[in-house]
Amino acid sequence: MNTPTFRNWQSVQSEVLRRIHAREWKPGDLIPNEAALALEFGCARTTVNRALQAVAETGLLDRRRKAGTRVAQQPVAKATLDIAVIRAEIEERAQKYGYQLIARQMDVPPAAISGAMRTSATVQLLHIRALHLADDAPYALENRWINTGVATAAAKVAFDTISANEWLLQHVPYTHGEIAFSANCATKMDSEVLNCPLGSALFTIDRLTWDKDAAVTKVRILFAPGHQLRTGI
Amino acid sequence: MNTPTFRNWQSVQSEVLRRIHAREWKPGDLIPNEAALALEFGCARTTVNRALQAVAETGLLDRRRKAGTRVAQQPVAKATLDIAVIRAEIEERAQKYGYQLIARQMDVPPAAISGAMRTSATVQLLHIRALHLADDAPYALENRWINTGVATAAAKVAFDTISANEWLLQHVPYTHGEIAFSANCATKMDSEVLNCPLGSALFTIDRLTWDKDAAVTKVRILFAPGHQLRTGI
DNA sequence: GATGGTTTTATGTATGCACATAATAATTTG
DNA sequence: CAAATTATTATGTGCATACATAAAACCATC
Repeated sequence: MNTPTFRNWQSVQSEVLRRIHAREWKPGDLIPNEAALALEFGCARTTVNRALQAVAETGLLDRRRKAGTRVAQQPVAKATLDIAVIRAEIEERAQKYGYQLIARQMDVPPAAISGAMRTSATVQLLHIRALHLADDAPYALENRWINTGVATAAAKVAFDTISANEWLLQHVPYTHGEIAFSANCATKMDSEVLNCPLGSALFTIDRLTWDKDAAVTKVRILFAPGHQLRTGI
Repeated sequence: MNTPTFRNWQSVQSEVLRRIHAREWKPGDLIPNEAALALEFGCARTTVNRALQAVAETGLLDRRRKAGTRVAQQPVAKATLDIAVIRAEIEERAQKYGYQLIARQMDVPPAAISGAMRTSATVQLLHIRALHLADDAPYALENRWINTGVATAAAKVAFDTISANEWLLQHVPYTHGEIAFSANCATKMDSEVLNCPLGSALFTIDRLTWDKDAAVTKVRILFAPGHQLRTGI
C-alpha cells in the first residue's frame, strides 16, 4: 500500500472531504487525531490542523479539544451568499443599470421601524424610496430609513444620481448587521412601481445595519417577480 | 507613542477591522504589507497573515501577491446561511415537529427536472411530496425527485415516518450542490396543503444535489406564508 | 517605443518547535 | 463511595525560518 504524500493543506482538505463524502468516515465517527493524520499524510501537524479547521468551518466536522474531531451528525449546509451592491449585481450580468429616485424626505417612521432601530419614536429619519432597473426594466424597489443622527453626511446627499444602497456602503462605516430573506405579496404601490401584477410574489431582503450600538439604516428591498438568489453548497 | 502588542491573530484581526470601520484605512486604500504590520503589532508575520486572510475571507480586504492588500471598494456582504434539516430547524425553536407523506411514486419527471438533473428524459425518478408541520401547523411543503440510479437504497424506503429531507442527508453522500432562494405564488394545490390563501407569497428554496457528475436529488421546498430566513452579517 | 525576458517584492504556505487551553481520565482524599 | 485534585491528551495557536508563486517593475533589445 502506497501512501501518497499531501504537500499542502488544500490537498489534505480535499482528501478529508473525499473520505467524508465516500462515507469512509461516517457521520458521528471520531476521526484519527491530527498527529496520526500528519503521519499518514506525510506532512506536518500544522498542515493537517489548517485543513481540518477549514473543513470544520463548513460545518462538516465538529472539533473539541481533548475530545477529538468527529464527523458532524447532521451536516448543516452552510450557504454563503454574496450580497453585493445592486448596481454591481446587475452590471455583473452585463446588463444596463438604471436608477430612479422616487421619494426622499425626513419622516417620523412607523413604530415598527423606530422600534427595530431603537431610535426615539418621535425623531425623524431620512426616508428614501428608489427603483433600480436592469436593461430599463424594473429590477428592485428599495425602501430605506437612514438614521441621520449616525450617518450625518447622508442628510446632505440628494440620492438622485447615486443610490443610498451604494452611497452608504462607500461612506458610512458599520460594525455588524442583520439580514432576513422572505417572500411578500406586491401591494398596489409595489406593483405599480415594479410594473407587475398586484399580489405577485416578491423576493424580499430586509437589512438592518449597526455601527456599534447605533442603528445606521434599515432597508427593505423588493425584487421584481422571478428574482432568484443563488449559490453553491 | 506606545505600541500595544497583539498576542494573537484574533486581536490583530479586530484591530484591522477597527481601522477599516473607523475609516483609518479607506475603501481602495493599500494597507501596509504584512512585514510592516508584524513589526508594528509586535508579532510574527505568520500571525498577521492569518488575521488578514480571515478578514479577506469576509470580503473586506482584497489581497493579491506582489500587489499587496487593499480595502475592498465595495465590500460584498457575505451572509452565511445555515440550511439545517427541517426537523432540526423546528425543534431548535422548541416547537413540535410533525411530518406527513402526501405522495410517493416512480414517475417520469417533467423535462425541466430531467434536464436540470441531466437524466434521460424517459427514465423514472422517485417522486415524493410531503408536508412538514410545526406545532401541528403546516410549515413547509417538500416536492422532491430522487435519482434512484444513484441513491439506490432510497427505492426501498417508504418515507412515511422519516422525511426524504432527513433520510437522504444521513444516508446518501454528495459532493456539491446548488441552492436558490426565490418567492412564488401559492398554486391551488399548494394553498390547500399549506392551508393558506390562494396566491400567497411563499418563500422558496430550490436545491439540486450532486455526487460527482450525477444528480442525486432535486427538491423544491415551499414555506408557509410569513417564513423568514435570517442571519447576521 | 513596443516587446520580451529578468528582477524584485508581497503574499502563500510548509515545517518544527513550544506552549496554551479545554476537557476528559485517573487519582487522591475526606 | 463521592468529591476534589491532578495528570493526560487533542486541539489551538504563536514564532522563526525557508521556500513557492504571482505579478508588478525594471531593463535590455530590436
